[in-house]
Amino acid sequence: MTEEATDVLAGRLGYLLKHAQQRLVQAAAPAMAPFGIDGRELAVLTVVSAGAPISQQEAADQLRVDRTTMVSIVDALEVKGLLQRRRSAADRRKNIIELTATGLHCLRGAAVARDKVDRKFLAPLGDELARDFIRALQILARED
Amino acid sequence: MTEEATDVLAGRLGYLLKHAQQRLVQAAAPAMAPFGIDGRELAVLTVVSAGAPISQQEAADQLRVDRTTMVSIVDALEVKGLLQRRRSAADRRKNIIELTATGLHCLRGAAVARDKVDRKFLAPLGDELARDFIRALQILARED
DNA sequence: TATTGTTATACTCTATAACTATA
DNA sequence: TATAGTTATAGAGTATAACAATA
Repeated sequence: MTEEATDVLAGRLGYLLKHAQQRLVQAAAPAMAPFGIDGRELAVLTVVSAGAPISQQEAADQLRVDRTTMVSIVDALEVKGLLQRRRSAADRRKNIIELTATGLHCLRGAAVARDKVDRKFLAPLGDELARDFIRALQILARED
Repeated sequence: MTEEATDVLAGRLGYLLKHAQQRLVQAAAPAMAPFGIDGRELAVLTVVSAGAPISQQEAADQLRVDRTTMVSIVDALEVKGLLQRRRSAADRRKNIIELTATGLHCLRGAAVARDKVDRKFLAPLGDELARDFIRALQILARED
């Protein structure tokens, strides 16, 4: 690539954000592979384990994915034995989703692997710029 | 969303990066619409206008998209009359892609609109953090 | 009537394989 | 043999619409 063109692109926020995200996805995939899950599935395991029991819909809202997408993800996690559906006694329309023992074990391992990927990804920034970057992302990813 | 869950997610780099990118795409779409192009097409017009004449392949390399994807984008831009294909005299396998007068006009308008979107998107960060954010992205988006 | 989960469907983006013409 | 462009095709990822069960 010419330097001229690189400069043009370097100034484009959309290009930078898209490709930074793609690079992280590519770095994360091989780290997740040994655990048999991908980043999206790890995110679901994470929110399921975070606090009080939640339904598929609540998990979907938290991760900002469509509820039909959540059906697919939960299907996959249930097939792998990492997660269970259970009808809510309080509201029988809802599926409460819960980690299995295997799922908890998987989550713990995968979370460690993922943290390592994140740190390695951010390493070129140095500590201070990495902190600024995360802080900026937290502001920018927030719904208005 | 519970604060508990928000905290869990706030620490996840992948979640933040993905959703920040999605928010920018959503903000950019309506700004590009009056010009009849999307962000990906603007990127192609930008690299085509940047310096020396380039081929489809070179444009694809610079934008890190597949050459088959570039065919579709160039098709669309040519149909809209914003861009022209021309066989390279030096290497008749190559299509040199060039802006039309309409394409140049479109690029200028869309680039201004896009810059406005970018600035508005980054505004919540303040000047200093926004500069740090761009600097971090330039490091992270770089191929190793 | 509204909500939750589900299915079927479609659309976008992207990538792979195979073809052609050129080198 | 290798490269540039093209086409056909397929795979993610996501979203919309319609339905059943439940509130």
